[in-house]
Amino acid sequence: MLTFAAMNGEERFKQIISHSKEYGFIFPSSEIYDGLSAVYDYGQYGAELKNNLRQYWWKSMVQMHENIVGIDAAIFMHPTTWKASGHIDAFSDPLIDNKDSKKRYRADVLIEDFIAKLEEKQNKEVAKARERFGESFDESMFRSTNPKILDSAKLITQTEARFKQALESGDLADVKALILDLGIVCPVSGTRNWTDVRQFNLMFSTQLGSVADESNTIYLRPETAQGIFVNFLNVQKTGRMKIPFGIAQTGKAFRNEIVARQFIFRMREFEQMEMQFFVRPGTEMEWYAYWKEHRMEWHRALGFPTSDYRFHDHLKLAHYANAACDIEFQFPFGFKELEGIHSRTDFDLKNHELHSGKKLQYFDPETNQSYVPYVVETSVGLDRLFLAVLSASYTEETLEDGSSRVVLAIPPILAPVKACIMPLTKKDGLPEKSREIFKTLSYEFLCQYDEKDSIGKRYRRQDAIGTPYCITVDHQTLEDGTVTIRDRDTMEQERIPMETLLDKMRQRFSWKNLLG
RNA sequence: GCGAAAGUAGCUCAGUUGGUAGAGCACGACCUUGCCAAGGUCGGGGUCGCGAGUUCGAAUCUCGUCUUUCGCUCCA
Repeated sequence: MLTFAAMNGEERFKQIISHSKEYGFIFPSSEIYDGLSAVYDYGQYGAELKNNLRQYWWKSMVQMHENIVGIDAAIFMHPTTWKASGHIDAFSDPLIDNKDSKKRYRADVLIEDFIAKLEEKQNKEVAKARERFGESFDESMFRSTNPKILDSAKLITQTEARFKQALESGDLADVKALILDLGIVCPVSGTRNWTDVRQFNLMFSTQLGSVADESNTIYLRPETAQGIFVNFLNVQKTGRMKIPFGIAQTGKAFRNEIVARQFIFRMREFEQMEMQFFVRPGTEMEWYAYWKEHRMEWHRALGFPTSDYRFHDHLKLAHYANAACDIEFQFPFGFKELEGIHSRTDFDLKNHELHSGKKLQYFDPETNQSYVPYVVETSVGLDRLFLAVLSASYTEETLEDGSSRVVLAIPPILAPVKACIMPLTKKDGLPEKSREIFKTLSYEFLCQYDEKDSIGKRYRRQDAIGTPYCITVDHQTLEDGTVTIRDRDTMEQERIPMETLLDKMRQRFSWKNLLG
């Protein structure tokens, strides 16, 4: 059998996917109905791990920074929000595929290119005529009388009108008909073998209230950032925040991705952990550099190989940014974006000022000036972080006796279950004693109790879900009050008095280990 | 959306030229045992992704469809 270490990325990825399913980390959504494309549910252990990762982020951002506070904005937002943010214009395209070349085009671009070609032809006609008539050539007269140009101009006007009408009424069939009528061919294959036109709006829409009226259309937020921007003044004023300060938020966002793939890496419903840091204009690059380093350190504190992380600086910047980079992680399928750090300038706040008519400015007592702050954003995909931790912790070990074990070497504080308490046998009062310990520990830590199967088997079961400690109760426990505590990573056992157990666990499962 | 591959028990997979579905592991009960995947006995669990078609008869052949993985395309 192929060992995990010897597998290629794709095989390792598959292994991790089945492990997550088999051990209750992640299930396909609505699986009994064949699942739903690119939507997944977190199972009993997945939910714990995800919660712990979210806590790790929240504690490090909000709890450990006196100038960062957290909010929880609604998923529904006023529709104008998305006009201001640019999502309504930038997130919607009519697309069409050529069946022969398999190339995909934006229908509007195809039609615009066609019109541009017609105009080019007209200009050639005009240029030819100018040569012929010389000095006396009257271009506007020529254009308004030449039958070729008149036809072409008429076609352009008709095409533009028809296209505009089709888009506005959402008549995509007519957009296709228009492309066919115009005889537009694929630049690659040269054929007219087109698929239907489909409108890809990356934002999900729904109706507020019961009336399906256009004006009631609202969107499921495609990013959590806007919930922070619209609350900028609320938080600044009520929290008496002084620049520089940050607002953090975790929550679901929704994007109707054309291609949503790679397990939980790109989902249609996903969770972001974002922090928007408001700074004085002109200082944004310092803060950008600060957060870039700070966020990288946060990831590296998890203890996985440093070589699994790298920066990817954006050369082509989005419309709102003046600097941007990704922290990439080496997933089984290659280096991919895990977190984005963007210097968003004052783009968002300015646009919200514009669309809302409300001033979104900060009076800086140090400079005695009012200004729209600049923003440096850090944005992690929680699901991607989850996948990163899962794939980095999954290991298969071959033991000295030749047997093998699967271990999720999750940082202890993040592990779904912290300890499993097991009686060595099911008799002689050992289960009762174990349950007693289980109850005591459960006030502070998520624990399990297991008395089924041999002790070795129970250890392996806990290894597979990443439980750092196994606490075994044996006959000696009844005599002298000691238990053995077995470590997930070293497999070593230590016999300790029950009284020190809680302290030991508090130490091992302290957030300080990660945040310090 | 296109192309390729795949879908049979919780997981990994067998299943011959079409003839009423199997293994290992896992799961449950009991017996034996007691510190790193022990053994035994018994048991639960699948309308073979779904829907049509061909056939006396379909997990198997044909078509459609859904889902997943990979590639293309796209990516604030």
